[in-house]
Amino acid sequence: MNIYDVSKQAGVSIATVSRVLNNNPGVSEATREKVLKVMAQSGYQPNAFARGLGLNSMKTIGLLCADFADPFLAQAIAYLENRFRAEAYDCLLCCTGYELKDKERELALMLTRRVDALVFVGSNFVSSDERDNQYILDVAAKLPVMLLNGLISGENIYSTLCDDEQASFTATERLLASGCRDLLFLYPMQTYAFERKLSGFRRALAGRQSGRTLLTSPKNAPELLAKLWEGGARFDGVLASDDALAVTTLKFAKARGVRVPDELSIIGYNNSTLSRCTDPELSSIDNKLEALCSHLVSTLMGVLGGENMPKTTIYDAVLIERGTTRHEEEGVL
Amino acid sequence: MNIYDVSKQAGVSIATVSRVLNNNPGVSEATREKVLKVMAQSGYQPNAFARGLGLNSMKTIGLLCADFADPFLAQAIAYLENRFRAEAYDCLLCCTGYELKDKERELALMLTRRVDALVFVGSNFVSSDERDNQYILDVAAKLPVMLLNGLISGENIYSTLCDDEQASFTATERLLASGCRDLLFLYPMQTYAFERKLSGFRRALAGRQSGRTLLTSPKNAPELLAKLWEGGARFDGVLASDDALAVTTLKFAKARGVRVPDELSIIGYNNSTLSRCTDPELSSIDNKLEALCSHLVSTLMGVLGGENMPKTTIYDAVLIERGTTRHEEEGVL
DNA sequence: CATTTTTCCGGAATCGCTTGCAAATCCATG
DNA sequence: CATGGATTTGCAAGCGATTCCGGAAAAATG
Repeated sequence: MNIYDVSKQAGVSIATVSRVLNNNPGVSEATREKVLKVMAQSGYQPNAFARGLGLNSMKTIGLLCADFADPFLAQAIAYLENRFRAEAYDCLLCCTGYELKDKERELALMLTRRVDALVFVGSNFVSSDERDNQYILDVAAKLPVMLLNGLISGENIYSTLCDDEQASFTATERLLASGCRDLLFLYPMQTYAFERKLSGFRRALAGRQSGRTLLTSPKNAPELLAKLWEGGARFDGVLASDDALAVTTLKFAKARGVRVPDELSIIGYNNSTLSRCTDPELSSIDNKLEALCSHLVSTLMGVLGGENMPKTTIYDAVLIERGTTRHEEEGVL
Repeated sequence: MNIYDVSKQAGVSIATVSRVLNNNPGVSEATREKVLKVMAQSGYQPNAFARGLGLNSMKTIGLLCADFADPFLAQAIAYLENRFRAEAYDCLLCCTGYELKDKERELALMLTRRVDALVFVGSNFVSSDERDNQYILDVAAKLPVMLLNGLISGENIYSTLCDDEQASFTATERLLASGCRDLLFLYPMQTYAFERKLSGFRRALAGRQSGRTLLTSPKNAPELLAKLWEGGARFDGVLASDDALAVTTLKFAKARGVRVPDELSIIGYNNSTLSRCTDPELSSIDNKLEALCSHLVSTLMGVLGGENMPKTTIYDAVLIERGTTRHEEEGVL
């Protein structure tokens, strides 16, 4: 069943059928209804490939994400997909992994599909080493590129993120105010977002004792924390730049008999589902993921519509206090 | 840059270029290399829409899933996407929500895109009320349908699942063996998988005291559990058909001062990330998700290749014991 | 009623690729 | 060297839509 069959049954030309299909003007109400009736009766569905060929677009957005199993990223994709669907766009998903080479390879494959735009979901796509971001600049020459939780300035690149530096600063100050003396900052990799968080942590500590920092994946964290502890290092406040790391830290503390939050305060990041599964529940920084995603989609729709859109949008994050931080009143004894 | 440009630059016809592009036979090594060189130099990328139009396929699989934010489903998608990509198929995502009407609507939209096959990720797509499954039978008339964790028999429908009935039976027996007397079964909705789990629970209890069952979403669970408890009901063993429900139960127990696992044993389901975030860690039933996903993809590849494939494949689940169940030795005091 | 303007519709080109079929070229054999 | 078959190659017809452009019909105008 194609457009010719419909046109024949309705006794009109395919041009008219096409016009009806696209709600284009220049077709009388009578024939419009006649065509619509035939389409409904025959269950006709236009061929997306043919349409794509003519319009050079299939209304599809490519979503790149390092690891869909990461609850934070999955949540982001969930929000994005919802918003894109509301705008009649479909999403092509690609889990790239964390290796640069893999990312580049998968990206090339996605370009083959002629998507209308690309969304890089998660800060792990932008590195603090600028050379590693070249592949994003390159691809932006071909289609609009949206960054969620990353920032790169360049033609055709739009960044939506929250102010991680400030959030990290505030959280660190909060730890200090509640009486913590020895702070530890945990982060899983060197990407834009984590560098910013680290920077906020350092800023809050300026002029005070210097905090410790530890670069580790959630998987290796237990071992590294243990090594640190056995080496005699002590800490009474941990800012984890990822909820998974915070969970790990909490388990570490429990295993050692360190009371949380009395002897050790922990703040996580992303305010993910994980943060409500632990006991005590994790205090965590909420980076307004839904708002970020919604804004990203709106911006992209504007860009695709030819409008002039802001290149960078920064939201504020907020600290959600739960059970792994002390209240200020009881903080400094 | 299209196929004509390439053919001109290489001094051959577009038919030859196409043959090179598709690794088709009937082109001499010399011209093949000549064409490949031009393609490489010019950075030519075939137009996927045109190819799709000609072949009536763009090598794309539609993935339907009720909720990406559910860690179990997200993990499934992650596995599937990986395997499909390895087979050179892309994945179109669609988050449908749990309402039948929404599912049908989104499904129709996805069909518009002319995907090669559909994968229904999660048991929530098949209902125990057969009428509600009609939409799946209908769509299977148009393209292959794969069910992950669901079972429907019908032309062109392939089911991959694990033996939830047996797993549930085993887990229940395990609870009984460790000394539990009053069992509670929690499940969030009436779908195929949950009904099977319930059935296993009931089978293990046959001839003994009848266990309690509670149908509730994770969100409402705290309230309903509290109501139950305040009504005087007691239970010392909970089989939750979903890790999220198990987490909720654990939190409920902690809030009431009920010791886990001494006074209350809990077994979750899916062996998801959540199960390792709680304290104590959740005992949970591992349903071999990766194996299921891998098998599903292999089967689909066979189907698309015209091979005759098994319609139903059932794996065994295994109980992973962690901290919310007692060891048998210490169980019956 | 003639003329202009507007509305409505169809013919046909176009998008870029695949593929069946026929023509051309090649090589080996009698 | 002629002939047959195998190997390469090109022509051209789809695939199913969109859309420009021109003509016919209808409406508005004089």
